[in-house]
Amino acid sequence: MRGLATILHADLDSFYASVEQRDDPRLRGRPVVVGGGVVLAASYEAKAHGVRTAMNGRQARALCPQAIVVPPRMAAYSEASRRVFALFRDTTPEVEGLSIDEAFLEVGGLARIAGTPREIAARLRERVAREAGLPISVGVARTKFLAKVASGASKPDGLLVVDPAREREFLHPLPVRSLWGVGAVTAGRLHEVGVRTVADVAALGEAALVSYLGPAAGRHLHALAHLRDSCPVDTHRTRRSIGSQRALGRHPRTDTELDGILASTVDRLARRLRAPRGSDRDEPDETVDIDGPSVPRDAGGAATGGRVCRTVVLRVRFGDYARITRSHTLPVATAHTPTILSAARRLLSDALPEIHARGITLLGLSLTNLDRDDALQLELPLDAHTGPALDTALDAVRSRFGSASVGRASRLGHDEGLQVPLLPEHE
DNA sequence: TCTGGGGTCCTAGGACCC
DNA sequence: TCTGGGGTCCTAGGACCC
Repeated sequence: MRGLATILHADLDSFYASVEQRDDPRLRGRPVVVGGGVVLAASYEAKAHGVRTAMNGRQARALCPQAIVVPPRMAAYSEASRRVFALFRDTTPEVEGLSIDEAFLEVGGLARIAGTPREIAARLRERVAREAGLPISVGVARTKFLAKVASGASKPDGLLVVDPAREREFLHPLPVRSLWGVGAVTAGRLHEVGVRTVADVAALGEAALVSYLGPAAGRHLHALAHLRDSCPVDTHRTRRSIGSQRALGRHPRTDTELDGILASTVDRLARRLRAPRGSDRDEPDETVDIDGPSVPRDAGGAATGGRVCRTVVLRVRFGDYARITRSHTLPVATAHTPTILSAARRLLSDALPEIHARGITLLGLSLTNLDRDDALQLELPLDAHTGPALDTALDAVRSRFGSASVGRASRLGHDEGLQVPLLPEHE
């Protein structure tokens, strides 16, 4: 006895393309490609012609000239994702989001109220179709990895339950690429030693795998091939980094242009950093609401628990498409735009000689070493930074948080207003 | 295959400390 | 003066995923 199949992997099919077909009836039943330069998503009608995600747009049009190409609408996809995730959480509180369009759900313990995992999965698929208007595939298995492989095998618009007694016959014939963590490079390395299927990996022995692939990857693959994957569904995963990048094409850029791109990137990222968690993917919203009669409407009175970062990473791709990263770790974590910008500027100016010599085709920035901000942030419109509006809002904060002292206000981004840290009570 | 954008995790070397 | 081992942090790069 090795346990029951109680983990669902739910994965929306061709997510962006399905949202487009849902919202525009003329696209239904027809090949749809989202994204112009590069394929971000392709409907199943387009996939039938060989179009794949991440494929270059020109190649996609050659394969499927009748495809309808639509620009991405990220806001619509985020909204669709929120609706689907609400259905996930209505199914079970134990939801682990993996990306905008997929999640694991633990449904063990729901048997008496909700039925078998197969029944729960079937009902979830119906609800997502009816209430969100989107096709979704669900795999059910004893482990997360097998559930994910199962949902992939069931696509499109499918449901597949892996019987715990038949896991080996399900998994072992599959190619090594189906193992989590095996991409082009690792598959190539395995092919060199004659390993092509999961069964071949299982026959290999952990020591051999470790010698080919290193300790972490070797042990990981050995465990997966032997059906061991004990990671439980993790409801509390938090984001480790946020980033933004821009492809720049091939023509030369002036230093001033690069600095402008860097500054707008920092501004966007710092805003996301300060935004309440929950406005961003599936993390719980921890906004502390201090709205009340004592806070005037135009003071925008809500204190939000944002995040801070400590490490700033600059990403550059040169004219020959080789990539580098340069990073700097700050002495204290911050979400302060000017602090992050000056660190980013130092990194960029150190990289400029090489950029001048080799050209640049991409500029990006990541903020990592994230932590939650200890101090609550009170955000006010800029015109309320002095005078009665601010005093009223600060009074509301003091009465709400007792003796917590209110720190000095500082400006946020261009038009966002003020950030007022609430310092922990002195002991 | 002439090239998007957003992420995660692992490895390895050097600095520094005990 | 030379030497050992262990641990943490920072930086850079790479593989992989959707």
